[in-house]
Amino acid sequence: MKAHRIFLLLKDAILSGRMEPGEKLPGELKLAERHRVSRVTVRRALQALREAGLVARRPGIGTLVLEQPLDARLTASVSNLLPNMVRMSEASDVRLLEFGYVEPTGVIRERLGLASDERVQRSIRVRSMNGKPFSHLVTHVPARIALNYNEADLADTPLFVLLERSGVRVSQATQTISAVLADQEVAQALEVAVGSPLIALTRVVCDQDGRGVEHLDALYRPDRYRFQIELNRAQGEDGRYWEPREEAGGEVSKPKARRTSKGSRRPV
Amino acid sequence: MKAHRIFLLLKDAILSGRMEPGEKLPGELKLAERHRVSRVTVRRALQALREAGLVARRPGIGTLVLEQPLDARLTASVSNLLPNMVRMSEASDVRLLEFGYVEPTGVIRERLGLASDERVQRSIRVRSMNGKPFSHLVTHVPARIALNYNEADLADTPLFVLLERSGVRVSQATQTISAVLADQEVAQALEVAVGSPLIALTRVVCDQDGRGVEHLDALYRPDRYRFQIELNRAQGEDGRYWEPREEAGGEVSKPKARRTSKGSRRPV
DNA sequence: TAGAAATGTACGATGAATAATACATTTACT
DNA sequence: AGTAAATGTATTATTCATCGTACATTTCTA
Repeated sequence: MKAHRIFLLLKDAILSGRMEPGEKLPGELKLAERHRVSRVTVRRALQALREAGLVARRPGIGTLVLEQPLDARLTASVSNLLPNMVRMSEASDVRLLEFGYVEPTGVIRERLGLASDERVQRSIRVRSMNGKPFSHLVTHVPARIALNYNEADLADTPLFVLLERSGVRVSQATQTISAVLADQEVAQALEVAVGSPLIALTRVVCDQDGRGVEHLDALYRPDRYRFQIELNRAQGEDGRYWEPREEAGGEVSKPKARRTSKGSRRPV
Repeated sequence: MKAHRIFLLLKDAILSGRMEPGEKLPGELKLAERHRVSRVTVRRALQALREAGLVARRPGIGTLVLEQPLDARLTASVSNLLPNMVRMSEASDVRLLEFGYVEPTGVIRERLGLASDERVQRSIRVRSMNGKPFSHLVTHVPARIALNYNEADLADTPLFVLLERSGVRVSQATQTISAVLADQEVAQALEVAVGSPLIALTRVVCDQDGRGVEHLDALYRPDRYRFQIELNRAQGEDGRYWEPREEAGGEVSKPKARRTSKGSRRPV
């Protein structure tokens, strides 16, 4: 399916903002040459783009990138995390896909620092905004801690808050951000095509004593969610450090009409 | 190419660590059913995985995920950015793909706050470690600033440092992290398959007066690079904030033998 | 008004990927 | 020893994507 492959690439280029609305795509012949396929194949991809509402095609003119209705886009700041999460949970709703107690895999056990016989609560949630899913969350919490709240709580309240209530003294967290492809399961939950790019975030939270209390594997739709980090130059040391800017973080907002995103590499 | 699609998904699942070494994949029939293809097609995908050295297949047993030689993996901390970058540039080398002065696109102009007639220097670089490329960098710098260094400097020195030398008083930066698919051009530069997932980072750096001095569009191979954020609970306010942990950031190191990555959703 | 550069439309040939089926082989477990 | 569950091997049919080609239509521009 070369056509589909090209469709995905162009779609990604448009949704990520590398191509601006109003911009003209290269002609069918140029695209065919560049991707080393026939014109028919390129046309298939472009027709799919048109059906997806991403471009308009006009004879004699070319193929134009359309202004996107622009899904309400959430932005997460990495500093002042918790207020952000609380606000987020107010503005969105959660669907619980899975809930149960299981034996942790080796990786989870290692990261949480669990004893070899300890069990964990595993839950899978999908978070949506206005009925549009944007994140897929897999959490593992040591059983002893998870006993302090129930299934219904998870649908209401951020896990962070639940842990607080359970008397856990959260003190330290490590987050890792990466990128992965959507497998069939996740693709369905997030309403994207299999093979779409997703932002992957892994978070391990520890309490005062350094024992793991939460392990999160989160996947985000990049067209509906992104991570933003605002940095100020710190004057300490030799001035070579940066620190997160406080007042700027924690926004949960729709950007205005104009897309502000990635921009500006050559049209594909 | 359904087979290739399945290959990519499984490869991503393995390299991202969602499947642990030693773990058994579902049988050919299960996979065929799950992806709604014939067994022959699943076998094609699995054979490709074997040829890529990702799995071992044994009759009567099944398909096992192999321990990966694990490319030297770099980790970037988002706090204390600059020391990190300096260390990075010492440990890696840069290839300059493109260099020139161009008229900026609307997005770039807007983000850097440029006058409508101002030109920018545009450069494309690929950064490698031990000959293995891991990042693709597109930078835009206002022409008036870029005149203070030359093409050769770019291959040696982090752009940050060059700006410093040019007398620019950097004071503020905004970073946005997302995920995109590799298009043909980038895929070639980073030596990945077209359609592979990449971490996308956009950074806009401003000087004291709030004028833009650097616009960066970076793409990273997630198997060789990732972003790590270490957070400590801050006690100020109502204790609802987090702050980056200082001493932990800026590592540029090979992890030990064991893969520490994303882990633990169900085998695909 | 002619020409260039786009997209739109159509058709047939080709071929590679896929599916369906059957059977052999290895391994683990009861 | 027998059975179940894997992978390995083989064959055939068929579908569907792709290619190459030709020509029509729209639009902008010189």
